[in-house]
Amino acid sequence: MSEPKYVQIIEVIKQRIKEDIYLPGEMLPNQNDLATELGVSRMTVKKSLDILGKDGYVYSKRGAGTVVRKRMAHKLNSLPIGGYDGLSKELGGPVTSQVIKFAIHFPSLEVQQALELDKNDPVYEIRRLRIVNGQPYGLEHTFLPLKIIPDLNSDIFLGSFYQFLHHDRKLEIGGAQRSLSAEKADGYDQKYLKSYPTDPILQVKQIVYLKDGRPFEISINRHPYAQHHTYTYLDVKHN
Amino acid sequence: MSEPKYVQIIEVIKQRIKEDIYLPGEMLPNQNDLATELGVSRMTVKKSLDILGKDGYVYSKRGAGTVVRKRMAHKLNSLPIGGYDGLSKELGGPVTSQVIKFAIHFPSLEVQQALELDKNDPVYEIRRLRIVNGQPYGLEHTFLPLKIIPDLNSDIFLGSFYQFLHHDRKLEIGGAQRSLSAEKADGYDQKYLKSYPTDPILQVKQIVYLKDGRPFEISINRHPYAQHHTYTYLDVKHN
DNA sequence: GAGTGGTCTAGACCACATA
DNA sequence: ATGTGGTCTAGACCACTCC
Repeated sequence: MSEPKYVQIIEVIKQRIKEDIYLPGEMLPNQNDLATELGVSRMTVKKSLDILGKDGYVYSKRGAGTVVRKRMAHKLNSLPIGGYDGLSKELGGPVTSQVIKFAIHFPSLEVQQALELDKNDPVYEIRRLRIVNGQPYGLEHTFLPLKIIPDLNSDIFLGSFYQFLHHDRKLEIGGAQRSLSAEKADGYDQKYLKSYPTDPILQVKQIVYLKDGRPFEISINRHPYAQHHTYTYLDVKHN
Repeated sequence: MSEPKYVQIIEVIKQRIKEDIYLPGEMLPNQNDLATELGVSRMTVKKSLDILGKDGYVYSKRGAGTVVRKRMAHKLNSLPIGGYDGLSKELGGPVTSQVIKFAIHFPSLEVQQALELDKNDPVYEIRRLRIVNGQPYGLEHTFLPLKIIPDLNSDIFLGSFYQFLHHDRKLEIGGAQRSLSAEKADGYDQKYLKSYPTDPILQVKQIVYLKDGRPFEISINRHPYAQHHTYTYLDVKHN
């Protein structure tokens, strides 16, 4: 089957916003009219508008209507795709990778707990440097359980790992828990990110979950101060 | 009227998880049974479970059931309440504040754009130091438009500003856009956060929106390296 | 008062997981 | 084959905004 109706409607409305059919700060048609026009029930339209709201495209006011957001949710990497594939588009150039380490071993205690593994469940360990426009963009340190994705080889990590996941392994990402902090540059950072010892490093530690709830990756990603990276996300109240 | 049913159900289920009636890793009753037991329709139960999913309490698998998450979403300040009121509970001690600056003036260009203001719309500017357990916790730099919240005085900022908003002014927060980065310690940081010049600072810049979509605050919050603060949030795919 | 979005229902059908 | 959650409907009633 094709995609559910509410997803199709999300795409239609996004498109109309992009084409300035619905203008920022202006009202959308009301839910009943949209439902009639799109040939679905009002509840389905509402579901679409709710998701568009959570993604920062519109907001709805009871008694008034639904409005296109003025200051759009650009520069967002709130996508639960793990890496920074969302950001890469805005950086102009493509992301290339240099695999520094590709190993297999038993997990440390932290990795065991994060990935809900037994101490005898082996994991892959990958370190790779991400490069954009010839500049070091981030240093990734990733652990993956063989239980979930066996038969990896280092070549996979030269391209987009998340694309490989989706198309080759049919694994779908459900979300992630991210912890951000400011750190001092260590030896790795100085070597690969070309950071000075006094440069602050933005660290993003994430545990990524599949749609079925299994934790499937823990990674620690460090970003250099040089290009003054910011990590932006939307936090919209659920209702 | 009281709260909507789906909110009440969320509270019931949260309570049952807390009381180990529903155990981590175990299945909840199916949606039909829950609906019957709670005296609502299945759609309403589903709405509650969806929100619990987005908040990290449970996850649902089509064809299988709904499971309580094993590694709970603790240590989360993903709440769109603006400040770090969510975190304060876990730090043991209460949060106190020292108001460093309370002023009123016309907005800079950045503030104008963030808050969708005209250059003649005045704003409050507040700088305050947040202290937890006698240690500097964060340095806040906040701008608020008089258009939305007039008649402020500096005493309000000694307590919980967001509580004041909700109870005294009936303003409801709808969400926020946050940008995190790692910065070098400047003069303010060294003076108030007792940071060394080489300490990295975790900076959180946020634009907070009301439920009706109006931007209502921009603030830049800086956190010292000393207690190694991490900023954690959940990023769950919308569906 | 008229129009809007928010909640809720009772039921239907479908996609998927598990056995 | 059975049971589960996901989608969708047509309609109802309510809360709210704005004129």
